[in-house]
Amino acid sequence: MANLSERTHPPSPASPLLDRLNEAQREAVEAADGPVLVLAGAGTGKTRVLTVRLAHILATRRAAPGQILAVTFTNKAAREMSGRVSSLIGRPTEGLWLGTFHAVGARILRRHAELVGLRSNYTIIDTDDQIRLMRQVIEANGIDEKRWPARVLTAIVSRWKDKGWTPDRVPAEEAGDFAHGKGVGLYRDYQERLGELNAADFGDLLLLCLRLFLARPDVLADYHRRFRYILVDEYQDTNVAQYLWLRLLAQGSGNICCVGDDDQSIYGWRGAEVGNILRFEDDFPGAKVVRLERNYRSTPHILGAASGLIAHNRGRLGKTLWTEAAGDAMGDPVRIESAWDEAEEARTVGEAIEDRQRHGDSLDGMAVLVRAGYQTRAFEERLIAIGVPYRVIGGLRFYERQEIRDACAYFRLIRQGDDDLAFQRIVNTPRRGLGDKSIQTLYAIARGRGQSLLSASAEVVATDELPPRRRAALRGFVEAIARWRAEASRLPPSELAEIVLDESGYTAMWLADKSVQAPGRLENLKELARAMAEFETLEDFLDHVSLVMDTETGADDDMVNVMTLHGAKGLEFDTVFLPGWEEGVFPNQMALDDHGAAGLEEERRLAYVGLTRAKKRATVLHAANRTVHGQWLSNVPSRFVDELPEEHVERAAAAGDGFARDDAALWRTAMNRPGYGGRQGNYHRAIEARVQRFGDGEEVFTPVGEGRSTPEVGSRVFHQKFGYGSIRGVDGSKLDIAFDKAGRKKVMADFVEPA
DNA sequence: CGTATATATCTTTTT
DNA sequence: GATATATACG
Repeated sequence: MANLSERTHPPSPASPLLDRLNEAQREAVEAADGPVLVLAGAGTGKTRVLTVRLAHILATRRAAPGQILAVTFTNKAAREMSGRVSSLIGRPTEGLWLGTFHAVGARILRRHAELVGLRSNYTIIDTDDQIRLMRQVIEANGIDEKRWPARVLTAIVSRWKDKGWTPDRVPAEEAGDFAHGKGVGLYRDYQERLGELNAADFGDLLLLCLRLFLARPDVLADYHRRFRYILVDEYQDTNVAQYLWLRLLAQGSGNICCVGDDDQSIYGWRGAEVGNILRFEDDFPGAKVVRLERNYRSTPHILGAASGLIAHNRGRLGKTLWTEAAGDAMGDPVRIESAWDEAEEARTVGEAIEDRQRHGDSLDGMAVLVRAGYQTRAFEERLIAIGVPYRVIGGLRFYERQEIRDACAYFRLIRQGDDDLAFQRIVNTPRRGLGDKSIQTLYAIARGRGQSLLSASAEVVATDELPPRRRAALRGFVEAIARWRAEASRLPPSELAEIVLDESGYTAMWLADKSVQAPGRLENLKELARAMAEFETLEDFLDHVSLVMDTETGADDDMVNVMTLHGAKGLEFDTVFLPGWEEGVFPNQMALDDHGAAGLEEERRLAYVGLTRAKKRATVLHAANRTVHGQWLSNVPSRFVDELPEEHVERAAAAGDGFARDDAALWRTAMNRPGYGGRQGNYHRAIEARVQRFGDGEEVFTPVGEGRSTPEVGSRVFHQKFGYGSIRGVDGSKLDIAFDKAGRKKVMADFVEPA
């Protein structure tokens, strides 16, 4: 492997790797040793610097692949880096420690699980299982889960973990008012349960690493010797736990290079601290700071629009992006289009896409970037209607599909019998006659004996604690798991999967299901088995599924890309469509409510990220009306639209969005006045205000299900299922109705409409 | 126990 | 409008 003594030799001066770099980029690449911070504006060749730097370290024999740690934020970025490095060095990047923070953390943890109270076959649980487990903990504490929802506490605990706080480290004043201050205790119980299940959640993958490094300096020293060079992508998005993790690891060689852009920090809601980037020089004394300001991606018009927008933010490090082109090469101004509703918005985009196609543009080079997942729907419908192929990136991840989670629960339980969450998921899927009652009994027995559900089951089948029929069903299940576990040791994962899915009756369950989704689910299960063929062990596969695998739909085909703005970070397209630039949608109302001015700035950075994805053309759109949760809302154009400098934009002829521009401005003032502030509830009030404003009069705006006329005893109503009837009593939002055909029922007022 | 119907909640963004 | 959970009934 690499001869370390070569580090003392000067690197070969004329490496062809450096040829295509500008001066600043080269500086960032060549400063291999010591701490380096690269402040890289959008489109300035950030990824190039990172990949060339990595290749350069290898080419100059400073380190062997196994001595380099490269962490990214997303799997997409990791794949991208891996691909580009291997094409630079002309061979696969074997041995490199390259992956997301979480994937690398999981890998480290597998090797030392015993030192932090886990076994090396521990299970990584996802958000859904986190919430399930938290719900059980909350209920076990006699707290009403409806008043204090598990999903809320799970989110709070995740933020605590982002900050590196274990239960004993949560500051008293941060303990919060969840269940009257019981949050921290619940957090502690939750961790205890995780330990019993031999499981870790996403946050633990970092937190337990920290605990490991602090408790075992010898282990840390080992990694210090191992990692001679550390590279970090998207440094502005690291949270405190990740920052501490990096700092501990970097103490060894001191060779750490972080690349980031404070203007693209868009994960504050997930605990990211822009402060990390601002503090870099304090944390790593003598750090070299390199700024990349020359943009190679976008036309002057696009760059001008984006720069003008982001200039509205305070508290930036401040960069001035520039590009060489000018004059005729200004490109097209950013186009702004108004639409009546989301359908028209989608139609406008669809037509523009077809227009570009006629100009010979590839679909791959076009993207629709939305603020939130639900917005993709209108575009999907439209693109299907006009027959334009598209892919939705990052919508529902592969692992989040029901059938995949079920299948994986089987594998999890086979590998690791303490995984009660997996047990509960599949013990009665497909139906085996083990319903809620049986599971409750079983759960009580298991908890009483301090056992996992599976091992308790193995014993219970020999007793009369369950009625005979249930006992037999449970025995069948327990024996099957034991059988599969025996097979797991001698069969490759994909063959095991076939056996398990077949013998369990899981495949048969979907074959018998005649819903429209069933064939798709079976197809996904096949896809799962195919994917498994690439793995040697069940363990590797399950890690891959929960940490890496996402829906990679036909990367080779020429398709329009539809994705969220968050998902688009790090990508670029010739033509970018940015729909939904409306107050409340973008900037998102919840972001404003929960985080005020800081939330607004993060939204603006998101808008900046969106615009700077475009190389040649960008179109911003806003609709006057939109359905959210099946309810019509009227929206005013986003303030971001007005913040785009006039000289870089071009407004499409007014399509009649129903808004005078000063009307829009008036609206924003009204919605942002102090009395309107506050925390929760503002969102709904804002929505109500918007509904009311246009709710009367014009029929288009009449909100569905929003009874203009209050229900009165005696009035006639219509119900989707029960048909016509008359109201006999009103109790708040509940109505007592005598239906003509269905008889007397209590129904929520939302479910009926005036007849 | 399973099924069908009724209601609640969801939609911010991801590992 | 879609999906998870709650409830009633068979």
